[in-house]
Amino acid sequence: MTHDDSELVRCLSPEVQAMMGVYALYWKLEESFDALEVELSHQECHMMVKLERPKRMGVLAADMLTVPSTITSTADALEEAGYLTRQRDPEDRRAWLLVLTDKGLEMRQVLMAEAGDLFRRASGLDADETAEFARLARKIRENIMKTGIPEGLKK
Amino acid sequence: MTHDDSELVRCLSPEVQAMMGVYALYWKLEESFDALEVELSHQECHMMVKLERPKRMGVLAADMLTVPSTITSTADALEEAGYLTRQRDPEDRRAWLLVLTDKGLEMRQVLMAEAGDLFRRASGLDADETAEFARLARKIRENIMKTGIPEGLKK
DNA sequence: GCATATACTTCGAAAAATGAACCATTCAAG
DNA sequence: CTTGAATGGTTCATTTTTCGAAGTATATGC
Repeated sequence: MTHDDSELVRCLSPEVQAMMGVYALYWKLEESFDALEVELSHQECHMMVKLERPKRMGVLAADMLTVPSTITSTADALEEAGYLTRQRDPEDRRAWLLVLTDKGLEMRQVLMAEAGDLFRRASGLDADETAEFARLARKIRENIMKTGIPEGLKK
Repeated sequence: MTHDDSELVRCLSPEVQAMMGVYALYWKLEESFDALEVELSHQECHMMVKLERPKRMGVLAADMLTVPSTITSTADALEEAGYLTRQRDPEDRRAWLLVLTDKGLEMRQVLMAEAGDLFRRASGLDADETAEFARLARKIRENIMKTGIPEGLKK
């Protein structure tokens, strides 16, 4: 990383600067998950993270930008490993809800904790800055969750 | 996303809150790239983004958390499509530098612009908040770039 | 020089993602 | 009700992507 580069970045729009930071952080997180010697595949990690609460497989497919058959096999693996169970959705007996087991919740905790640690290690922000970044990040996330998944946008 | 959820998030450490926002934004970006009808594969998009300047393939492998042979084939595809060229690194004639062509720079611009637009659409932040988020994101990215790349792979 | 290490490539094997056909359940219309 | 179309998930064969071991060329240390 040269001086040039950070000068260059400064010329971009704030929105692009923001996304570049997000991009860098996310890749660090991936690296961190990889290093974490855990028997979860990439996709399985993502599913664990996305399962902040029980979700239908179809919803998860939209969340994870993939197709139902991929969700089936990822869920199979996580169920096999004891991280989640399938429960019929009482509202629609065709659908399954994927529900984390205790073991699954625990693993999710590990992943979240790792994400937090990573932020501390990688960001270089002090406590005040971290709090401010967190506030904005929370706001952004709420906005994304609210505006949600554009149905039918699936490829 | 219900009220419950945002309450729950508020209980987590600022660092975890921060990473959750980053995670949400990044996945929106991926979705956005997928929707962008462009003949680039996932991996090819990432390589374009990471090529903010010419880089050795080995460095790129570290950046992209993959092995050299994968970089070779992704680079082959992008070279084939006219987005980049290989140039011998004058400092070490074993190594190649991947250099974006004009067409490549243009495509990278498109991707960056899309990232910026996405931030505008998805974040729900006003101009001041965006500026503040951008400032912190820039700081974080600089820190990651500085401390980031392990080993002597920097170049 | 010679041995060893590094940077990338090749290519066959393994893993992951996809899509079409399929089963079960729901929904809507008659 | 009954029937036909739609939806949620699964299966499995195919395609795509990734990996890793062996190979080529250049560099480095002794």
